[in-house]
Amino acid sequence: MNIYDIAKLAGVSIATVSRVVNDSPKVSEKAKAKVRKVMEENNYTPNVFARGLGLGSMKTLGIICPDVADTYMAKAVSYLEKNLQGYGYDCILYCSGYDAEDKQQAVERIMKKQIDALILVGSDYADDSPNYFHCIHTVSEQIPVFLVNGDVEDSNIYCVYADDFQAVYDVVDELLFAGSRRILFLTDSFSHSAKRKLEGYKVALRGRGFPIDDKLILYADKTIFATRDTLLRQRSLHFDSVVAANDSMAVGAVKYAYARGLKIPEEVNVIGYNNSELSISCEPELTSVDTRVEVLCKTAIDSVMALLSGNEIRQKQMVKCHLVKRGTTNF
Amino acid sequence: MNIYDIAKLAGVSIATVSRVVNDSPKVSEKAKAKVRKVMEENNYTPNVFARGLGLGSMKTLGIICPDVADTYMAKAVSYLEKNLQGYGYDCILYCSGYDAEDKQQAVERIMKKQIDALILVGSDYADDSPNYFHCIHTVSEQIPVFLVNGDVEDSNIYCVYADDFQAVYDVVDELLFAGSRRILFLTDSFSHSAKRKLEGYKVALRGRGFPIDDKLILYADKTIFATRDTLLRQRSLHFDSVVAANDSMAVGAVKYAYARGLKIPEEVNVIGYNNSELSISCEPELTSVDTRVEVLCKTAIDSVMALLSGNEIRQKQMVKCHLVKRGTTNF
DNA sequence: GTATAAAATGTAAGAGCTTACACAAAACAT
DNA sequence: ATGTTTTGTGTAAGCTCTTACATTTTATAC
Repeated sequence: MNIYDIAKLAGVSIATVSRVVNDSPKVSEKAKAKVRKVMEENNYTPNVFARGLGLGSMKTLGIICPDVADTYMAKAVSYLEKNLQGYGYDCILYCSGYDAEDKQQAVERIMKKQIDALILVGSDYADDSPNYFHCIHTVSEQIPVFLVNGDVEDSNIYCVYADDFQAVYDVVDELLFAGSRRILFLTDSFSHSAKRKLEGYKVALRGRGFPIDDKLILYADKTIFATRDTLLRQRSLHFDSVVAANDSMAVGAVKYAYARGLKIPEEVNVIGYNNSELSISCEPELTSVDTRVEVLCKTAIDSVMALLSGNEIRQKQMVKCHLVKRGTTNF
Repeated sequence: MNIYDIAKLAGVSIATVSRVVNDSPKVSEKAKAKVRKVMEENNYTPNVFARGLGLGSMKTLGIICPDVADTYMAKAVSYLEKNLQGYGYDCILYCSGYDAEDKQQAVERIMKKQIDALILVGSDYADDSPNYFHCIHTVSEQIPVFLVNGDVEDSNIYCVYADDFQAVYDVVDELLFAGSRRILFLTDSFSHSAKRKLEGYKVALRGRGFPIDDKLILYADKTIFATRDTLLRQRSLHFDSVVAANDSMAVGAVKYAYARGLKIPEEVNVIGYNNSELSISCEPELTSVDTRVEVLCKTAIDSVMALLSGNEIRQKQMVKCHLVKRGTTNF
């Protein structure tokens, strides 16, 4: 069942059928109705490939994220997909893994799909290879490229990210104000976002005239147990607060406190990041920074749609975070 | 840059170029090398639409899941996507929502994309509309339809699911053996999988000659707090074990125990389901049923690939679960 | 060196749509 | 009633590939 069949059955030309399909204004109501009826009756769906060929686009966006199994990215992908539907766009999803080389491969592969725009979720560039960067840049000359919670210095690649600097700054400042003196900063990566957080940490300390102790900046694997164990191994490390770059690591810190018999929040404050379900599952419940994924994603969608309509947008956009206070802090 | 340009540059016909692209055996090594070189140099990528038109397929699968933000589905989608890559298939992802009508719409929309097969993740049919069922059935006459952790009575629709019956049966039996007498079954849905679990619960009780108390079968919303609050509201309900249909609800039960001052596992045993990150984040850590999503997904992939190659497979497949014992139980 | 088979290549006809352009019909002005 | 717009419709070319079939080239047998 193709456009010719419909045309024949409706007694019109294929051009008219095509116009009806594309909702062109220059078709008489009569013809429109007739064609629609025939299409309905025969359950006709225009072939996407042929349409794509003719139109040069299939209304499809590419989404690449390192791992949808990660709660944060899953949330983002979910939001993006659901809301892109409203604009008539579909999403091809690739899970690239975290490796720069794999990310690059994913980009190259997805580009063969004639997508209209590319959205990179949680892809940071700080630690990525120049090759990868070059690859993305090349893509950005063909279609809009947008980073959700990423950051690049490239006038052609657009991004939105959480104001991690301010979020951590505020938290650390508040901790200091509340009397905390040895604040541990816990992270798993060297991404732009991690750097922003670390910067917030440092500036807040300096702001109140406290020195920065490098031993209090700790890297570990991003799992609850790995974090706990890393902390347990730091025999001589003392701290009265933990600011983690994500909730898993924060829960790891909570587990550490259990293991050491430290009271939370009396002896240790713990602050998580992302405000995921983890933050309410542990005990006490985690105080956590909410990066407002929905706002990030909404910004992304609006921006990409703007770009696709040929409008200009700001290259970088930032979204304020929001601290959700719960039981692991006493301020 | 299209196939004609490449053909001209390589000094061959478009047919030869096409054959090289499709790795046809009937091209001389010499020609193959020449064409490949030209393609490389010019960074040529065949147009998917045109290929799709010619081949009638673009090596794309559709994946529909109610919500990728759900850890369980996210895990599944992640696994599916990553492993499908190896077969040269890409995935179009739709997040349908849980409503039967929305699911149906998602199916109808995704079917316009000329996908080669449809994978439904976590879509159960027990509570779904006949309309939806009919819709899926129609689709299954055109392309393979496969349910991951779903179940249907339709010889044309294939599925794989966890052996929830046995898993719950075993757990309940073990609890009874360990002396538990009032086991609460906690679920949020009436899905096939929920029914299988409930059946396991009932059969295990009967198996040891205990009566089934309907008050001990409780429905609540699938969030930690909703579950906790629902339990708190059941003033006169007594139980010494909780078997939950997912980890969120199990954590809700743990929170309930905190609120009531009940010791876990001394006064209440709690068993979760899915063995998600939640199960290790709470305290004590949850004993939880692992449904082995990777095995489910691997089965799905193998099956769909078999179907796409025209092979026959069993309509239903089942995967054994695995109980991970942790701190919330004392057996 | 010819006949025959096998391998490589090319030609041309689709695949199903969009759309510029040409043309016809209807609407409007005079 | 005639000429001029406006509106609706159709024709045909084009989008980029695949592939059956025809043709040429090369290899193999005798």
